[in-house]
Amino acid sequence: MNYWLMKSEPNEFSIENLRQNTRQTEPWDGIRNYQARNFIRDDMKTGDLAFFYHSNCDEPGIVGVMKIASKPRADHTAFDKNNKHFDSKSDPDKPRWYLVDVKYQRQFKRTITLTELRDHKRLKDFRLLQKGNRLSIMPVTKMEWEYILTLE
DNA sequence: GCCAACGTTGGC
DNA sequence: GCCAACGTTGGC
Repeated sequence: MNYWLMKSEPNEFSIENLRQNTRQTEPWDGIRNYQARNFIRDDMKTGDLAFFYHSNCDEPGIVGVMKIASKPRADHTAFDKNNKHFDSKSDPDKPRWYLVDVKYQRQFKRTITLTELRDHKRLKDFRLLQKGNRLSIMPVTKMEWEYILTLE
């Protein structure tokens, strides 16, 4: 079982949106970065857990936990001309982009902010905190996962 | 809104 | 294969 961190801009899709969704499940579409794609396609397994991270907002940070709720499959939004994530180079017979379903688990009582995470020596190797990091999906080690949970 | 730090594209 | 130009991410 693997642990992940997945970023989303809350004004696009927030943890509240996921929680209020009728099935509390949503396809995590629109990933258009090869490194992130490879994590989804090659390493994500049903039952893996992921931190929900709010980016590009007033208070960037980790806001809760979700579960990977499907196997990786083709990101259909790449095939839809009217979708903002349309990519003419993704062929339904040989998809370039992938997604998984995510299911809401719980929302933290508070946001564990990016600023705060930077203060912890134990997290100095955490990928999220590395300079220039822009990955929207990244692995989290078991140690990091368990340590971050104690911060809530 | 600014801009550093990337990733991608395309000419050569 | 190199690399300049361009686009995007995302914190501040």
